[in-house]
Amino acid sequence: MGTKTPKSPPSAPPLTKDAAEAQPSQNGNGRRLDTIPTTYDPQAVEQRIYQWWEENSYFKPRENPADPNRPAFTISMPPPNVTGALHMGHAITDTVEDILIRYHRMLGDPTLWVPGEDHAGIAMQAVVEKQLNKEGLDRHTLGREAFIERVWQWVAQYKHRIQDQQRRLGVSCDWSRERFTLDGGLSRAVREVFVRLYEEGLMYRGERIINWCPHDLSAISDLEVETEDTPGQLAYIRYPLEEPTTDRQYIMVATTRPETMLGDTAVAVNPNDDRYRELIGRSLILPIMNRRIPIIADEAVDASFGTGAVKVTPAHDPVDFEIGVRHNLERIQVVGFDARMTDEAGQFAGQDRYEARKNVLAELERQGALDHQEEYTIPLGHCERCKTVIEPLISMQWWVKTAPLATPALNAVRYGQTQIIPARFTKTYTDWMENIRDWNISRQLWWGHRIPAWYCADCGEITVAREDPTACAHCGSARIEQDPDVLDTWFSSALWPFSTLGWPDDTPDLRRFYPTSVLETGYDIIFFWVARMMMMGTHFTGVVPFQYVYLHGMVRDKLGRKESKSLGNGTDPVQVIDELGADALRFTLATSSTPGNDTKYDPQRVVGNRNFANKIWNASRFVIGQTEGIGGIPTLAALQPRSLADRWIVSRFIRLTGEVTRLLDEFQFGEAGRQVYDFFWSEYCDWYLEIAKSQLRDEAQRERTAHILRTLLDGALRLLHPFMPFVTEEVWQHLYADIPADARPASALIVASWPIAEAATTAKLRDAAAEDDFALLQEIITRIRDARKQAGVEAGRRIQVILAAGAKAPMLKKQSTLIEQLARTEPPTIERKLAAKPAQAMPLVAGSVEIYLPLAGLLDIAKEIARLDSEIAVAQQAIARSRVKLDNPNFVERAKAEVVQKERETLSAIEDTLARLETQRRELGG
RNA sequence: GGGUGGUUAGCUCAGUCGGCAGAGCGCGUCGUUCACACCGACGAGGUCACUGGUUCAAGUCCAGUACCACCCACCA
Repeated sequence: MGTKTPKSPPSAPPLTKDAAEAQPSQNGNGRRLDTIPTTYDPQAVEQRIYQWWEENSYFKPRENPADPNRPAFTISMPPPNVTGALHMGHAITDTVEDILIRYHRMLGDPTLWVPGEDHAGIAMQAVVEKQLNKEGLDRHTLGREAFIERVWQWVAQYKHRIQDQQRRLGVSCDWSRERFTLDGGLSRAVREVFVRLYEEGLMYRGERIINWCPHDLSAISDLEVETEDTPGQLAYIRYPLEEPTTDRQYIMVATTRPETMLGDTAVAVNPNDDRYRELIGRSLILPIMNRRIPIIADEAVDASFGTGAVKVTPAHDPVDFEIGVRHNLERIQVVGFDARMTDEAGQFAGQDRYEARKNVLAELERQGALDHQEEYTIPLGHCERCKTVIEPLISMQWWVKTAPLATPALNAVRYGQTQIIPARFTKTYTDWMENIRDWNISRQLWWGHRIPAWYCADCGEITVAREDPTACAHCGSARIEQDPDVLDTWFSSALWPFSTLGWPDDTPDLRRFYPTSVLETGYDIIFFWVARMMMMGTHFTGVVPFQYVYLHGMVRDKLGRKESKSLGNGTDPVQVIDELGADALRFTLATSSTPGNDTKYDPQRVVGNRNFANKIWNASRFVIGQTEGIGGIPTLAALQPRSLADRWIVSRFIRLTGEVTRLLDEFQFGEAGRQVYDFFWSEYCDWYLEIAKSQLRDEAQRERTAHILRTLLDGALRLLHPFMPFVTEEVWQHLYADIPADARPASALIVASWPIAEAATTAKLRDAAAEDDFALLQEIITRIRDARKQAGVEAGRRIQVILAAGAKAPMLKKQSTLIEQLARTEPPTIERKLAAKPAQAMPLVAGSVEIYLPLAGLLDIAKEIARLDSEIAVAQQAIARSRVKLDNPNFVERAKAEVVQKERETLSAIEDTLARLETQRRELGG
């Protein structure tokens, strides 16, 4: 296998303590097994191994001397919030990314995984404010600077918590390149981007209706609003005409927010609505306020909905705001930023918005203007963070003009420069991009990147600059003041793939590792993050920021609910790791779902995978113990499989390696993991290891068998390493403990080579015949075991067995000791054809092989007849099905030749089986 | 209103070129043997949600229905 050593010599491999101290015995009978614990203890291994990896700089990218121009493999880690603790969402993210990283590292790619954290604007500020409240303080008494200082203290304190948790999971990222969205370098990138967007006219300041969170006291973007259908009332209100006629005294409008009617400045109807056409241009008297408001015509009104007339409140509704712009309507703000009514609300001033709603309705009722109310489901916007009902308000904010940025980002995906996996999310992405709306990036907070815009008190102009200005760029006045707001936390996240590599400077890292290879994250942040990185990346670097976007699903609880603090249904990954080990958790997360699909977290599965880690441990313990003294771990190509079992297992491993490699390249982690699991447990352990026991006892086979055991263990550890890094590394170090350091293919499994290159050059070891023959042998053994059980043969008793094996007789004769051993029989009698059928024998059929178990005394003839009859029936059905196909000329003509051929073979095999069953049946009489 | 995903064994889920349905857990029975009881052996258990279509052949492709999730959307 490939040879690679780290630049600096690694420290001593971290063997399990007892084992490291144990001396290999001189007689070559193996390491004293009693010195290695019989149960794998992740707690004793994981943290020590992780530290060892880190000390030896294995997580840093390493150039491949043989291939200096080899493309790098890079992932930018989605930066978790510093406020947060690790949850299952992080755990699946970290696991999938670490699998990719470890796989590519083993492939020999220069591999970089950039970690970091997000400053998490609102979330972080809220945490610290809450803390201040406990101390009887608030941020305003502290002041801006002191408050920010305070937040930095928290950051320093909590940053390491999440990192330590990630270490527990085994993430092999390059901590020396760790970044924080608010650190110096990244802030410079943010500033650069802001200024350039402003200079390019892609950034503007403007008054719009924004989503205001009255709890967090900030604007939030559309994406941060969660709409939820809420039961409520729709109030129908009559607005009297200023000059009523006999047939029309009023126009009726409907609203779900009656308190906003105090700010109405018009009523709008569709220009083509015959019912109202004549009223357009006339005036209404707004009830309560007694304000004269016009009836206007606007296309935005749907004549077929409700009364066809809409009250227009430009200050409190986005649609109304647009109508107001078109018709030059006054904007009267009646609800304030604290969700209380303003002075404009007259008698309701100072009331909470919901209190005012009640009171307005009562007043309308009193005045006879309230026609009626009906039950109505209202799509209500809530702040995604604090769940407060959003109040649409007018505010002056900074906006990014997104359409020009979206086009290249859209095309990049359309034309495949960036590929989204699974592909169905491409539509989600493109639909959003095609209908993108401008992005409100200012937040009325203190914690974050302060907006680099200064307003001049003299000329009123705005100065936007890379360096803090001392004077207005327009008039030179020194009376300038910086915008108090900060940027949306996603603004800096949008720059993550390149800002972390040193942009805007042209750094070696940026050249070597950008664009990145895979962006891996949950599908829930396609818009928040992925789309925005695509826009910023393509715009500022001229290339797509990543080649692939791989999206994983959400981890849900057993009932399929999203994890949430209020439900208390979250599982702490660190606790699971403490209990069952990181490998078990990782393997579970990697194999519990398919790409892009949600997964229900089932603790039972983690237990099962903990058991798998233990299985690896014990099988390895056995192999190492049994083969020590034989020494050496040959390459795959140097193996000399001889016995059927040898040829079978080697062939299977080579095929497995190809499959697993293909699956990982296709991002099919679950299937890849399951395949190695099945190979290791069901084939390597359950069959080959058992057979190897006897081969090892045979001096003639001992060395060859030991080599196969060791080489395939090595290979399986390599294939498993990306999934279960800890147990595999620990075992691998044990496996190589008796090999001098300079004779090892690598100093550690984490930097050992992926076995694919070797598997590719060992085609000669692919052995389909061995796989077929071994399958037959397995079937024979299983049939005998089953029959013993059915007949109630004691477990320890050896029974006789006679096989009529036809063409397979010579092959099976060579395997007779395996049958003896694994099916617990006397040395079997194996003939091509039997001269006479054994009397008083239980008859069985495995493929084309007849099996007879002379079990005089234990035989229940009636039961055997019933069993044979049922097997005959099954065979006949199968034959009938097969004949229907083969008798169908369409099938024979149209199906692929190989399928037809296979069907013919199947038919003849079943017919063969049937014939044997029928013979056996006749012999039993009845 | 538009879109996406799911529906396969008691439970949780695989099934990637259409070619006779798989795993883990759970369940039942048995455990001679010097890796592992966090184990081994054997077994039971399925109308692949429903309807129609394409095809020689459908869990798999197409259309529709039902139910369950989720995403997007300025109908007052």
